[in-house]
Amino acid sequence: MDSLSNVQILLIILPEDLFLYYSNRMKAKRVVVGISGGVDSGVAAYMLKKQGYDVVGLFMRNWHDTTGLKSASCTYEDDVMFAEMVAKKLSIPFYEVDLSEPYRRRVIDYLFKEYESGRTPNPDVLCNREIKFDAFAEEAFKLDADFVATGHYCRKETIKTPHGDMHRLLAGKDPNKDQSYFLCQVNQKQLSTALFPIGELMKPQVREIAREQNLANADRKDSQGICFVGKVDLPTFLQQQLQVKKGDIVEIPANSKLVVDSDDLTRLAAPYPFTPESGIMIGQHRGAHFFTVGQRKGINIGGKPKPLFVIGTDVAKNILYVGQGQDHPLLSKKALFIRNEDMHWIRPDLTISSGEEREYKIRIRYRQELQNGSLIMRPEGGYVLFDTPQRAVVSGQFTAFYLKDELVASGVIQH
RNA sequence: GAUCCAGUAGCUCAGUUGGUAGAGCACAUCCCUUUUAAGGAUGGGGUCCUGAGUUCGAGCCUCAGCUGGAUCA
Repeated sequence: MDSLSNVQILLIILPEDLFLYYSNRMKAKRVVVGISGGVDSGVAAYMLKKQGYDVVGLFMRNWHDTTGLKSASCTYEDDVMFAEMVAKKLSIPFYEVDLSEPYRRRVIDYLFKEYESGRTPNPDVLCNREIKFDAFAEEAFKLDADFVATGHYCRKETIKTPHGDMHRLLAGKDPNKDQSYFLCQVNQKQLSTALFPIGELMKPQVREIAREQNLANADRKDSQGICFVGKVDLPTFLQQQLQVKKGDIVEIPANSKLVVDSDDLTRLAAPYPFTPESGIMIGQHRGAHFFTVGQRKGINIGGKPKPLFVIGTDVAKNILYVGQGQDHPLLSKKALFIRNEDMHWIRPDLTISSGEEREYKIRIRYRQELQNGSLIMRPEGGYVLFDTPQRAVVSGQFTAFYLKDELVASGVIQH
């Protein structure tokens, strides 16, 4: 009430530009936007500016290496250049920060460790939790930020609940671009200061706005690959730290008796107990840890009527298990398991605990269509039971649980 | 030792009544995609085991040889 009347008074007695000056000084919250050089973050910055925020652009450099990069040259120079052009166009301050040390430690090291242990990590999910909404946010707060914004296609909404204010992480309005999945590991604290200015927009609108505002990157191609690292050939990239080790490729027939014929949740979720004896040796690979379940390319064995897919890896014995055809029963699983310590509730107030279960819309990889299933909590952890079997359930990847369009929880797939 | 069958793209094979070859898989590239994957499109590839014959013309017919497999002694 008080501030409102002040504004009214100012409105009466001050010329317009002075009014703007004072109202900004008094009201405008400061937002530090992670500007990457791409359209999305550029338009995000513009939207914030338009909404009257005190906007600061901050470019983060997280990666210096080009080993294993597919597109020959490092795009860093281009990225900063575009980021700077956008900042200039929008008349916002522009800074650059180097977070490659924490990025290496908290994202890349995790990536190598996971692959080494035969799992398939999702570095971009970690990047958001550990870097953009942690290390980067800290830098932003050093610049007196009230909020940290990114160009993610997702939305945030704050509601009042019996447990206090809760921040909801909602899917981006553009169903084709929704990136809420990548934020499935952030928490309430991180959300409290987060802003997603383009979450309500469709991608074509974002481009249109960029063009209208004459942003230099309006028609720039979307970035792909691991955030900050780029499009890499994984085996090549991993060979920096992981050794090439020849091992056997074992084909498991589709009529294998390993197929689970049971309704028991534990058994449905259990990893398939592959052994060399359960199939036949059909070739050699260069390291089981370079492969991921569901993978087709790179097995390098032909002569089969249907393509071979990886259906299991055993890094201890260095054996790659493969099966023929998309319809191979062991390529899919009806259930999966998440350890208690790997369960993460974005909405703590909606947590369910041992003995409880609930239905969700679920996805186990980015851009996967939401699947129907339920989460069943038991003392040892959470079991996810899907209505229909899921292709390539990959340990190390994240399961994201949605209620309608809200991402309420996530967890690392154990198996 | 004899008989039979096979030898065609990297692999598994198809090739009609003889007219200079195809499919699946593999592989490559591109598209899609801020994870891993998947998916879509396009493409590169073949002294048709060797030699000699028949024929206007042979992957397809004849003979010999080589190599694999099976069977019989």
